Amino acid sequence: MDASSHYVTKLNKPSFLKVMIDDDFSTRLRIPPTFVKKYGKKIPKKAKIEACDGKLWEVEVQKVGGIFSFGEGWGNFVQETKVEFEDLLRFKLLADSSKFKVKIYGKTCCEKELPSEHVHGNVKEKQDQRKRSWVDEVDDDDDEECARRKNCELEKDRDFEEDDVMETDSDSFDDKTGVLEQRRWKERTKAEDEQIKFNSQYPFFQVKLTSSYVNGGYLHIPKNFRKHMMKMRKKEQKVKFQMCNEFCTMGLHFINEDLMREIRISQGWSLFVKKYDLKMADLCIFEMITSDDDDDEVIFIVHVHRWDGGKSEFVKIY
DNA sequence: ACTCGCGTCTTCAGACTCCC
DNA sequence: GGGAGTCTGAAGACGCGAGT
Repeated sequence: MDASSHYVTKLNKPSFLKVMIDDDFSTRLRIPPTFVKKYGKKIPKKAKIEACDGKLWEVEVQKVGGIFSFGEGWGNFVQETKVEFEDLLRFKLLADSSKFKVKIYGKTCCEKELPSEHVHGNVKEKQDQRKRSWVDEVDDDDDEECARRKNCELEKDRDFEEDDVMETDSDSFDDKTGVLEQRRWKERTKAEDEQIKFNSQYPFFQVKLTSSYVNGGYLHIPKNFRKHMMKMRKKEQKVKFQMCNEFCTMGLHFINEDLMREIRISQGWSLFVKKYDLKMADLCIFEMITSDDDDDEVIFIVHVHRWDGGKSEFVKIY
């Protein structure tokens, strides 16, 4: 999930997500403004944070420049739970507003195990059982697979906590009407229907194949990826797709070139579709890398996932 | 009402096949 | 071998729906 995305739904047990990307995450944690706006009255000046093992930390809620943050005491929590940069934390405000329950997810997208001194008794056993249910099967190096599993895990969470989830965080967020929040929620749920978790150091985009893409001989480059294609405009307008260690050359078609209204992959695409027997509703991920030999040459590594009705999930086929 | 993104339809050009 | 007809892929135009 993007650290800057938001979503809102009906609420009775509000919660928010926070990714540890601020420089001062170890000493201070900003509470999302929209959360404060809606539930600020419920947040005590001295909040309690409860980890999954039941251990409690008391933190002071400070207001600096109109922004609410966890201040005094937050550092202890970070230190003792070994929260690291880029970890994702989920806070749920309990019904009596006495404390926040927190879950910690690491960069690998898996829920983190708390340091052993904080895990005890049945709680640890439950944690171990839960982890064994899927973590044992995960290769640590396989972030993509891990991410997919985490996605499923979060999906399960939503099954029984769907009404709880309020928003993920962005400190710059300032939606006065709530309309934006609703739209983002819609976008998010829609995206989850059609996308899978994928992490890469390279820019990438996901496309769900439609009948036009399968039969029409072209593929749209999504708008949010076009900035990465700008430099292609003045070049020979060819890119390479790599799949199964084979390369296919594709032509780019810039429609209404001056306005950059649309970019399609055209020449070679239909051949590619036939060669790999791509079908409607297949989910393709295009990872854009630059050739080692030639900085100007652009190669897309293509990953294809197909919906498996039996497993109710996308299964990687290429 | 306007803009933008995306999907579909139409047109065109090149490749291929068949027949004389 | 050359011309006519057909097929296929690429490119342009258009329409619809969602968002502003």
